[in-house]
Amino acid sequence: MKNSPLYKGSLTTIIMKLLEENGRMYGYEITQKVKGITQGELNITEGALYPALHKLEGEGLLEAEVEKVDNRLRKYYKLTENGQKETVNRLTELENFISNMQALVKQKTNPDLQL
Amino acid sequence: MKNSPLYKGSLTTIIMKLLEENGRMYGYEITQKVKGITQGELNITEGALYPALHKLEGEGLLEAEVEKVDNRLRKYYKLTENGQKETVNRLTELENFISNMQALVKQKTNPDLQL
DNA sequence: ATTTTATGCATAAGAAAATTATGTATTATA
DNA sequence: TATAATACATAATTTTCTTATGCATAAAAT
Repeated sequence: MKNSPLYKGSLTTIIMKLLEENGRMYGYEITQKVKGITQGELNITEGALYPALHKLEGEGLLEAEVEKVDNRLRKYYKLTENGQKETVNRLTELENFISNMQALVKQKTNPDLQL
Repeated sequence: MKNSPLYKGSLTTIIMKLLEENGRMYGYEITQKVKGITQGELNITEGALYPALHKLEGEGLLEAEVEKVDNRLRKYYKLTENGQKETVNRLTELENFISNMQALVKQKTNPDLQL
């Protein structure tokens, strides 16, 4: 799964889902959470994460506030009201996508096929 | 699901899986098959499909032969030996990806959360 | 009779969303 | 004292789409 091109497109939905669950999180925390949930298999790179967060903020789906913890800056994000509504839509779409992918993949191979 | 950006990256795996199942298929047939399996929800565009097929052929994972059926050209593709091996890998990776996505999405929302 | 839809392939321009490589800074660990 | 972990950010490049266009034949609809 490392370096997998497969999750392209689903990153923003993952971010929003995690924020829905946890209320507010900062970027680094999100990467660690994803790593934890997927047992280290899915690693969000910073080059993907931060632009995604900025874009969601720009779209008014997230809002941010900076805090200093242990002399280190953290930028906490949470869903806006609009972001909460949109999270529902995106999760539905993602679940739909997953079930479509499963439908495409689940079919058993044909061992009698002459290739 | 129409115009969903979510399946980015998984198209080649879908193609290879369908070829593994069906032995050989031509491009248009693949688009129809995907549409059928997903009840019209996932529509592979030609601009995505043909470059993907050409790339897989260039990588030696597919081989093609042209046939004329009903006075129309069809370009049939099938997996090479290498392609068959690689299909196993990619399907494993895709299934792994799907279960990771489910792990990320399945978590119940927290209704007691103060946002 | 003619236009639209379906079948069938292909490519080019542009957009979206990643990867990879940097850069800065602090703290903890080896 | 160097490396790893924590924490943010951006730029260059690549990958992979969408959208638009082009060509051609056959079937269906107007």
